[in-house]
Amino acid sequence: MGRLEIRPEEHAALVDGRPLSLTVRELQLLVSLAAHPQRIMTREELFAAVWGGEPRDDDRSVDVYVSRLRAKLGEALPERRLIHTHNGIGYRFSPDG
Amino acid sequence: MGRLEIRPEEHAALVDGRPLSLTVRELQLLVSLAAHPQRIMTREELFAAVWGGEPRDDDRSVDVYVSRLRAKLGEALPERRLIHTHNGIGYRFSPDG
DNA sequence: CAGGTCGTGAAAATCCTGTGAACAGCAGGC
DNA sequence: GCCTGCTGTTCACAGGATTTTCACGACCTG
Repeated sequence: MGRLEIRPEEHAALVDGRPLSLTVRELQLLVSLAAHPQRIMTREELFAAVWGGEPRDDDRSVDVYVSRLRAKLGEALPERRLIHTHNGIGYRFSPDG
Repeated sequence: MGRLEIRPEEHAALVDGRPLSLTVRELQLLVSLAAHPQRIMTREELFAAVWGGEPRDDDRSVDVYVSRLRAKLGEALPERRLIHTHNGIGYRFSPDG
């Protein structure tokens, strides 16, 4: 999928062949998002996939990690916006900006 | 691969032709790491390769030996950092610093 | 504009690593 | 046998990195 490669088995995500230095949670989140391109994923789905179980009502973990992921992706791929917010619902991963 | 040569059959590792004095375990670990350059290897993989079987949950053998290996490599090759830590996962061997 | 939702820096809590040191086992030399 | 030096194993602590939580301001929607 273009310049971003994700290899969950190797615990790695590459941009143009160079590895992003993601933490475990960041990578899990990226994997979960990228597993369903163009599909809007709710916070509950993402939380279940990365953290397991259900989030507290006021849990913001997903948001915080989306923010961190965007920061690191934005550094490596400034021209694209891969993760889109869907207000009131969740997030969507779009391989092509 | 540059100035470091590893000869598993001869139980030896050389830097600029001069042998490092590694113990058996240290050499095994170096061989295991260097067998997969740039690939992140989990503690489980490394433990299985060097010690065999699975590590106890709180086993730190791999860490201790990585530390010793780094010390000896660092003495012989001060300018490079060959073994990189990947927090929460394991270690990665990178021939070029 | 009001009310809910999001983005994000930063503090707090937790988890993970680096490494010195203590200890046991082993081989060789005397 | 006894001592010595070396290796491997384990523990403990300090420091570092990550994760979690909080707070405040911006943003969006009706």
